[in-house]
Amino acid sequence: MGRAPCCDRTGLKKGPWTQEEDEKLVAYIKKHGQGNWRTLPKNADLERCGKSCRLRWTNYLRPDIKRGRFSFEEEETIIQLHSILGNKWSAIAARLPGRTDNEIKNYWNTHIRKRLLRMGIDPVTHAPRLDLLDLSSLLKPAAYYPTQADLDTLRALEPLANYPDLLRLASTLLAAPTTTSSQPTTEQQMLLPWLIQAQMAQQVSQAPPQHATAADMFLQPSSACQMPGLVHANPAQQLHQDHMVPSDYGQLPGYDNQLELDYVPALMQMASDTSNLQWSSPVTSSNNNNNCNVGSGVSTPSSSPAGRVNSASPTTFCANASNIDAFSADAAGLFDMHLSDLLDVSDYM
DNA sequence: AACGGAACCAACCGCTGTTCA
DNA sequence: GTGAACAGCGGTTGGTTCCGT
Repeated sequence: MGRAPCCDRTGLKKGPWTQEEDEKLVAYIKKHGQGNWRTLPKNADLERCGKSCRLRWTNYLRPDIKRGRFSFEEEETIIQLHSILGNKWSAIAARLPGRTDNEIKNYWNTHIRKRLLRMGIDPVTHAPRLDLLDLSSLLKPAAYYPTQADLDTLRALEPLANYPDLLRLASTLLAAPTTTSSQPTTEQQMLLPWLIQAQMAQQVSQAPPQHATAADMFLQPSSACQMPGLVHANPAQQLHQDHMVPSDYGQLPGYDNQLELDYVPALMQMASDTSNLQWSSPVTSSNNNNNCNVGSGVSTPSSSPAGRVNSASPTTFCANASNIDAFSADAAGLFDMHLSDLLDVSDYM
């Protein structure tokens, strides 16, 4: 192996193709077909290497290439296929007639990838990412000084870590762009304090000292300082200060000292009312494939080159678009998938 | 109008897998 | 069995265009 690049020979032209070169290449292939790319340049009187000719033909000159912007359906298909196949651009292109792998790859990197990131979705795993949501920047806290009420809240919310779906959804909804302005939607206003508290509870739950409760951890100043993503424990107040919440908004859920975990189904109901979300049970959320998950939902492919099967914990919520805005339509396109019905990808599994 | 940064995309690079002498 | 030739793939580059200041 380790063969020298075919364009290293002197005298071969590189860079953009001229119209004359294109015409020569097209005329030759029309007459002789796609044959030996190595001998083609010489036979077609082109000062190019065969590899360059092949790329030019397959990516640009081929008559069946569809040019122009990607349609919404094409974009959705790319996202769905990428969630299963990963960066297998040629495999994705094979299922999008008229589109080349290079074109899809470019479109992914310049459009889709950025949009997913903006939505708080990891473009590699297709899973919403809490760590991409910079809550501290939203709230601009000066420091975190937990009050006794905060600690009580944390104690009550610690079991929320058992609701990863809830956390992901809240994160996604909060990361969503609002339709007309930078002002958060009412749903976002309600979700934000919930997510903050749940996120804190999850962090505590994921890496607690052996015998420390969540609240105990926050009693340690050094621990509090080291917790990533910690924000002021009263986001409602902070939101109010930042003019993100109307002054008459009232008491936000989660800041009642008598907070109970039955807020969780209430939040699920709220989210469901907002976007027809369907929840998997918290008990089975990380493994359950029965709901809208592997085979019929978003998968989380490995970024490794081989075997893009669902190895990581999959995203386990999905949505049906109905009375939702542009973001929600996008999200629904991402999450409401029935790939097994549409595509035969078994050869890549 | 001029400039600079961002966005876009065609083309290149380097690697892997396959074929064949 | 070996290695060169080749096709194909994914990642990256760099030139061009767009857009805001």
